[in-house]
Amino acid sequence: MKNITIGEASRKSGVKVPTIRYYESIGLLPEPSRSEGNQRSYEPADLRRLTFIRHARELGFEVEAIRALLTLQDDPHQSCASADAIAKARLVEVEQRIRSLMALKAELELMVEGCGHGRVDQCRVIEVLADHAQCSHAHH
Amino acid sequence: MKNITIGEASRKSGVKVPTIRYYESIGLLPEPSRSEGNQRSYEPADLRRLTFIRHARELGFEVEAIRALLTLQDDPHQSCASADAIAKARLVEVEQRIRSLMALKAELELMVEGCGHGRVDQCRVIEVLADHAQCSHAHH
DNA sequence: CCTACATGCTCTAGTGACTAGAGGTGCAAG
DNA sequence: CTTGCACCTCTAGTCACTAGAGCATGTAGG
Repeated sequence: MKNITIGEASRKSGVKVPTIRYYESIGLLPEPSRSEGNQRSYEPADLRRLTFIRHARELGFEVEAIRALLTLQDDPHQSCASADAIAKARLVEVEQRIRSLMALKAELELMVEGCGHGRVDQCRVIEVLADHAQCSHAHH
Repeated sequence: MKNITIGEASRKSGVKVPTIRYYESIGLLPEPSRSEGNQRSYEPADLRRLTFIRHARELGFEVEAIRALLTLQDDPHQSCASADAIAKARLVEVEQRIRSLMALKAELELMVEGCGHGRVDQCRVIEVLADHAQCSHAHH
């Protein structure tokens, strides 16, 4: 037997113990077999699935997207067009998010630079927030 | 009287009606006076405060940070050092988030490029997700 | 064999920042 | 007077966890 406990699975996959149980509860991870004392016992396949999930979450995929990707993975004869579509959609999201964060960064930099560390009534941080027209970059 | 209803305040500030009521409930916005028929009646100052909040939220400030900024704004004789610190902290966060999103973007692009649109067992999207070691960029 | 003590179990509730819906009231136009 | 929209309160749901209570189990040392 190379089955492992939930704690070990957590250490090896980098997913916290309560999160593993949560993934089971929402059906991302199959219910594992149990030890005599009712403790979860994970096989190598479960660990791979868990690592897949963690990696996908780190890449910002939503749980529903991961569910779809896992279904694809479970049937390797399917076309991978859906997987490709999911990844592409995520890529577009990420690119958009980067653009808006760059605009935001520019605006924050201006605010911070403009702050003369005096009193609030001369503070550019407060001023810019209060008056949207002072934004030099359209970010929305 | 230039007082306005919640719907008008919503249109002018760009904050949705239920969100305005939510801000009131958490104490970001003061309780406005009411009309005879118990409807909220907003003054220009409220509208300015609402616009301040919306702008700060768009810049990604958390509600607690906004609460602090509003307290500063309410007392314009204070030093603006705290406002500056809040903005700087947010700037650091944004810069970090941009860096990690760029790494992520690179990885997603590789995945999408590598997908030959064949079957799942040859799909790079699935493969990379399953085997973290294939990541070409350390993003975590 | 006993005792600590870490690890496991289930269950409920909380997080942030809203959003949705039910079920009712106010108000202006036709 | 009636239609219909905007407003009211209140509760519950969203996402992806996270925290905590109150127990059971597993393991290492004495």
